[in-house]
Amino acid sequence: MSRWNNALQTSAEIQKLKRDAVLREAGRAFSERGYHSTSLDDVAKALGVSKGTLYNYVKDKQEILWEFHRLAGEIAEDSFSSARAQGGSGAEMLRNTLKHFIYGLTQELGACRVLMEFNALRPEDRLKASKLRDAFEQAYVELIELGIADGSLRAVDPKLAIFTFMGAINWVPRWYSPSGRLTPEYIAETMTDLLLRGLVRKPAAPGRRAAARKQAVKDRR
Amino acid sequence: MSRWNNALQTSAEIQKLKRDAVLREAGRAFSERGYHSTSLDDVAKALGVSKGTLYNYVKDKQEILWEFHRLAGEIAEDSFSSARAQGGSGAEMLRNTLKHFIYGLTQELGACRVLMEFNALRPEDRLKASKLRDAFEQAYVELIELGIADGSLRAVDPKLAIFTFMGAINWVPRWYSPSGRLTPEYIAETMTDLLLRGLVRKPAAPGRRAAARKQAVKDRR
Amino acid sequence: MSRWNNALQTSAEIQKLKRDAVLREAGRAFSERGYHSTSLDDVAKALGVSKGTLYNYVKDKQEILWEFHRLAGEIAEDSFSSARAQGGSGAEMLRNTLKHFIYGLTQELGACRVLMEFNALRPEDRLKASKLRDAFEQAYVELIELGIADGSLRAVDPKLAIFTFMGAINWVPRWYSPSGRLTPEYIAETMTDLLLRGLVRKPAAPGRRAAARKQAVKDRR
Amino acid sequence: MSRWNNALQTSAEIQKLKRDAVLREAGRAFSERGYHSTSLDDVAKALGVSKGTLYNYVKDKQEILWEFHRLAGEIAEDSFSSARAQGGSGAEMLRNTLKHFIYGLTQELGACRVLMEFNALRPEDRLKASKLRDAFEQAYVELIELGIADGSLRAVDPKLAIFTFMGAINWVPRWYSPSGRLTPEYIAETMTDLLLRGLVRKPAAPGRRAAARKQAVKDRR
DNA sequence: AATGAATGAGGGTTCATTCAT
DNA sequence: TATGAATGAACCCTCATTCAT
Repeated sequence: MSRWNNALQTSAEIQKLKRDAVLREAGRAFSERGYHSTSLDDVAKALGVSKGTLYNYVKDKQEILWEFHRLAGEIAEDSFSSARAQGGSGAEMLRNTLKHFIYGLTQELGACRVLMEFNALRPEDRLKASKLRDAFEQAYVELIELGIADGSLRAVDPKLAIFTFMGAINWVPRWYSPSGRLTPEYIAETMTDLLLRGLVRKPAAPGRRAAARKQAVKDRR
Repeated sequence: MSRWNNALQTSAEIQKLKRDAVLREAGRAFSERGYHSTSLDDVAKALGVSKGTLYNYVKDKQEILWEFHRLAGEIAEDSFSSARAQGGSGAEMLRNTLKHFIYGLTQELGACRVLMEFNALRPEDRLKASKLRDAFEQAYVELIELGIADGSLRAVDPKLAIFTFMGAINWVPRWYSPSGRLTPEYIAETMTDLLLRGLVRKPAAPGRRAAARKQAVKDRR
Repeated sequence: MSRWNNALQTSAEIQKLKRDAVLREAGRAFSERGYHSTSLDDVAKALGVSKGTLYNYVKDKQEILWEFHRLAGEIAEDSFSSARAQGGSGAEMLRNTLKHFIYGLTQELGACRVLMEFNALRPEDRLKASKLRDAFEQAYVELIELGIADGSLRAVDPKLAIFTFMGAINWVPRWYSPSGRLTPEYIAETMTDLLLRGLVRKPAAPGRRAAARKQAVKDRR
Repeated sequence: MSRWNNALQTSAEIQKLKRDAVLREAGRAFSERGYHSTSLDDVAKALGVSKGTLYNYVKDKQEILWEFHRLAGEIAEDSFSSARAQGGSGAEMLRNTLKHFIYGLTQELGACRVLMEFNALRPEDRLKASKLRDAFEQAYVELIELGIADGSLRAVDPKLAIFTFMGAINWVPRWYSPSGRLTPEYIAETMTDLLLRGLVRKPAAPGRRAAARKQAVKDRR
């Protein structure tokens, strides 16, 4: 039906591809040198186009930043909905959520340390990002309270636990490198385990841990 | 012997006080709005002086940023040396170090989320900060390996454990507020406990934890 | 073949024309009010563009200054190579060199008194300019020594002679005005004659001098 | 009559000594790094006093600059009046004037390349300096015309001759160093000779030149 | 007379953004 | 759609000058 075996994309598709390229390169550069130390000229040069061209694909520099926060929000949302779908005790749901979230951030956002740039968001986006974050923190808190209630978690200060988790997770982009020794799967599994051990009433079943470790070792290569 | 009960300070002392005021206000503003979004005019205005005056106390804007990184380095150093002085098993030393470090950051650096601004450091300072951080990470890794060797810690990937800890700790400035509910002592104690439970072979003795909790509750007020 | 009789220039040519306009206007302003007393705003305003636009054509203010020193260096180089190509006694080569140099400075650099601003050069350029100047002084010294050796020049202190010549020449931009009575040709011819009479063993042959004078008179108009 | 063998100076004398010290150091620094690249802080530091103190001795930075131009004007005036007092042909008076002037500039103003900073003078001083310079140039022109009239000088363009002389002379501060090989006496004698040979109808008497050279050799040590 | 802290004007430079081609 | 030239708003930093002590 379509010519060229669909290799020719619609102009809308091409537009999106180009926009993604802009975002990807910007994310890379922002992560490497920081948002403020990266000029759009740098991004354009890296893409081999002129600066003005970028404005065909993004409204302005701040929009690029917002895209990453938006994406992070989506990943967080996914992590919750998939964990809820799987069900289980509070501890189990918490574990699934964290694992999913860490994996998603690492896998999809790559080295996007951009998420730390918060003040550079335009006020309205900053507000949205704040609300998103608050909502997720609250969802986490509820998950922890649920775990405490069903006996799967120790009675801890949920707020502080969440802050601790979020810190560990948000720091990942600072040291994660796609080309490094640690794979997203290994990181997600091991870090989740590390974090949750401080919280669960009984440590995860030995069998499970062993399996996870084996997987990680396989991934590591 | 001295009049005014020494309330009258030498000019060198006054100079230092003023410099401290500059640093404090700058740190506050940087934490609030970010390093790049804060102009020295803002800082000066907040202090009720003119911009030029600031330059009597700091060399330039980047020096201010470096001061905070330098201070963080000192706190880290202290945390290690005091823990080493106290001695104990690898797990105990690790606990002491973390507690000291978290407490120091929270107490002395206040809300200094400035530590996240890394790219804004001048190249030479960035290098120094990098080296400092690497050295401390290495020292932590060695502590963990010691703990694993003496049986006080589980056999975990030391690098990943440290990254997790550092993330949690470095995130503190993002949510800590001196006027908030959580005191530095409580944070240091509880977060250390949370993080270490993922690592220690046997949980800390109940008595110890209970005491810590009691202390924290007292502090909370 | 080409339309508009090639009056339509390529964008690279336009670019160069604009850059030249910037340099010319800057040189004019610097000569008039001095390098430090001329802001780039002044230059931009005189060109009817905004200050930022200038940075499309020059890297910074100091680069403008350097351009003039570089150009002066080229003129000096030309003056030597063309004189060497013509050959003759030491006195003759010295005469040709000086004449060419004075003419070049006056004609091509116009009223560029900018050459006196030496301390404003960036250190690396100052070094380059120093080396250039030293090299040319040395070349002049050797020319004089050659002239002394071949008997065409009196035995004078070559250094002091060169300093004297250079002073007279470098002063030209201070009083030369393209719209004034004295033409570049006249200045070059007459000043060279004046300076060399202090040096040559025998005054130039009367015929030659007469011819030169006649030429100058013709030029003066 | 006076105690302390007059070693104790009146306060007015002390004041003048200090002012001279300020001017001397400023002149030194200005010559070395240029007027604009030298801050009053530099000058004060070199003198071991605070910046504010300088303002007890000079009105402002521009006054310092003017002092040097004023002094140069005085030296020029002296050179004329002493030459006129000695009398002689136009050529002889011109020679005496130039010699005196070069010697004075070198001897009294030392390495004061400051005289090149003209645009930094305050407008009123710039005007005064201009008038001074014009007056001296005119006086020189008249001297040359006198020499042409009395047959002691060739018929040259007086303006251009003067410009040439002034250039050579004003350049002296650029290369003269009090600690260098060339003494003020030698410079004054030799440069005057060099310059005048281009102008005089008959070269200076051999005996005279020989004497001058002998003196210079003695000075050179 | 000396200090040194404070000031405030001014200039160089960067860069996100716009727009005509 | 792509270009690249132009813009103008910021902002850092310097430094001559003033002034209270």
